[in-house]
Amino acid sequence: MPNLSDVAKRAHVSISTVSAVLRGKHTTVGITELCAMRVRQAAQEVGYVPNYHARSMRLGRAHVVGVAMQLPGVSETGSLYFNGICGGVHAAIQDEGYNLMLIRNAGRTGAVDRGVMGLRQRMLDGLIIPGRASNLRDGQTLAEPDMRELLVVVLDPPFQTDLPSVALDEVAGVALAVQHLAELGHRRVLWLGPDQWGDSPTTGREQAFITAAWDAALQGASIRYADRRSSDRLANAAQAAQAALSERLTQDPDFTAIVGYNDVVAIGAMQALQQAGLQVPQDVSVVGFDDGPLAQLIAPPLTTVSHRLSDIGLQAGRLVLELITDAQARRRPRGQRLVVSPTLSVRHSTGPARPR
Amino acid sequence: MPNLSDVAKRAHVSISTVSAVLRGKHTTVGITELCAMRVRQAAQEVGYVPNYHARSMRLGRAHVVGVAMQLPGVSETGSLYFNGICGGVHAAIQDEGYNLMLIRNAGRTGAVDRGVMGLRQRMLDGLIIPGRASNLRDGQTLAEPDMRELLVVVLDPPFQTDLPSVALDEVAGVALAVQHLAELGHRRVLWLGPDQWGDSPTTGREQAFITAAWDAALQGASIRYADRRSSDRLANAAQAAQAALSERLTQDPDFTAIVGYNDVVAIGAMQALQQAGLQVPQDVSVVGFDDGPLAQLIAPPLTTVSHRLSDIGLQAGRLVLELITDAQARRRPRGQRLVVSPTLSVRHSTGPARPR
DNA sequence: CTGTTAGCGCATTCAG
DNA sequence: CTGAATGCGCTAACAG
Repeated sequence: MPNLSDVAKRAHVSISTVSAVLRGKHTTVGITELCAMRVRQAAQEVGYVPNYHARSMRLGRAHVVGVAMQLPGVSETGSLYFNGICGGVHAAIQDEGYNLMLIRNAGRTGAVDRGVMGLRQRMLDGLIIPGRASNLRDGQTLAEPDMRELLVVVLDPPFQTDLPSVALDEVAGVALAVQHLAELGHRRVLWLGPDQWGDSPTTGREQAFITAAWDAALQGASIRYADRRSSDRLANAAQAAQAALSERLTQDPDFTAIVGYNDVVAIGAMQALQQAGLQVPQDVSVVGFDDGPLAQLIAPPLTTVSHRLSDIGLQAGRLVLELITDAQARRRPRGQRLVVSPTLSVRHSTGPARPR
Repeated sequence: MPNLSDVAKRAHVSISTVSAVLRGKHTTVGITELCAMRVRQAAQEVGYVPNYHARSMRLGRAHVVGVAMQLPGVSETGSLYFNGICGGVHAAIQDEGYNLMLIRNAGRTGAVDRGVMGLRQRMLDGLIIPGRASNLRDGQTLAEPDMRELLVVVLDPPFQTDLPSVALDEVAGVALAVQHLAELGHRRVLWLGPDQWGDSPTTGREQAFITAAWDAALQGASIRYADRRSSDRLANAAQAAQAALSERLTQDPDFTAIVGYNDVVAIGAMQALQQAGLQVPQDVSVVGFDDGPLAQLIAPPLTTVSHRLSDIGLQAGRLVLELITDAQARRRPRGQRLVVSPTLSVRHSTGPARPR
């Protein structure tokens, strides 16, 4: 592999001249255009490519951002989630010449810890941690003192944190769904979701739903099913939801609409309704949450809150870049939080409330 | 950030001693265990972490493998595909201390070209290219002379190549499906798939199907629909397949089983059949290809050929590692090809052929 | 058994 | 306007 000195020899100039020309600094320093041409020519001829490591060492910058992903086995929900996030992050950093490293859990070492290790080694300039997906409780290293020096951004942090973060406005998303149903004349709505996530007694999403329903003067109830990490396999989650709702449907339904914790739950709900001989959306409207690929594929196509994962990733990527380049930004108040607003994808699983 | 010299000072030894101890070479060189302890202690105290770039420069190894992914927009099929692949690759390389870099297309530069760039810069030790997903035709750089020096492994190459590759045994997969149907007594089978992929007049998968059917003494026909990259959105692909089959179903069906190009196509087929009043699997059996998350979720659960993406990734990762570490392996006959055997996930979309 | 020395390839300062 | 000199942090060969 040719280096600067090879190019210099071939162009009959010194190494620093080559460096200056190739970095485009020749105008500032004042190098003959003729000479610059010769240098470029020579570089071309020997097939010169700058050595990444030497460059990074000198510049003190890796030009790499890591995304930590804790995937227990072959997760299906995870695939979609991470690809959305990574797409956004990449879109944000590619133009600045940054690259994306995937940090996964390996053996007993969690993805977060591995990411922090990468940061310490200076292999990474910044690290993005999806709060929900990467098991933060395993991230021992996050608590260590020198963390203040390290650049970490958390996505959808499931708890209070000092770290800068980007989150989906879950409250706004749920409100969108509730408002949509209210406008369609629904008065009694059902929540269908897992009983807990992590250690909160109920999901934040459900809390948001209840509040939104309350504010819209809707009545209703919640069906909560046990979610022992089963949500990892889509089919299991759908079945859990379906079973939970089916049980309820042995009585007459006292609601005209259902909001599901996510798309998969909503699909399970639709299956339960159909089994009970109820039509969607004529008898009962169903709203999902996530706007994954399933939403469009299912019959009828699902009305669902769009997560805009790639927007979250994009914001996170931009934030990391800003924090890397702008030393000042680092000193800003801890715990700065960016919020991304969701949208509602209205499709055919919702319709006017059936008059009772 | 502390460096070797800081540790050396604190331990009152020389830099090379510290290096030797920390690399575990102290026994070979012959360093007092007492001294080694002191060094480790000192390293701990100052919070020493080796600098990745300096190390890599010296060692001439990046300890990073790239995976090129060409994703047009937000691809849904791609998500599953790449996560499967990346999971396998990561599993193969993590134990050897290698990391995984995601190389996406950026602007007008394809993922493959960016990956090759990374290789040249020595940012990457090896590159894995999913042949089908990353638009190899855009990979101009792959043809350049110095490519022989660069370490590239192609997954499922859609054409003949000199590059080492790992591929799913598509022929075996299709044969599995055909054999399964033959055993169930089916005599007339239908192929449903896109009309072309890249520039071959029909997909290799279809060719394999026809041959397998021929060998099993089955009769049948092919329905080919136009696939203008529409397969990128699952819903579109499903609809194209559904439409194509529905048209055929205006006549009486002259088959008792359908094999779809992939799961999504199979799902489209099931929808078309159901609309035509045909039951799956009582009237017609349906087999898919991919074993994606949809296969289990749909009703009835789909019998499908399991791609084992993560196995492909695993093999590819191992191959890359072998090629990196074993210089000899590099000189092996060009175009070495590893093959991964698929399996058939038998579920409920297939049953005995309806007697006619 | 330990310390000194010599680069790896690059960017930059400072003389010429 | 150009080139020689310096050091980033690390490893490995070689003296001491």
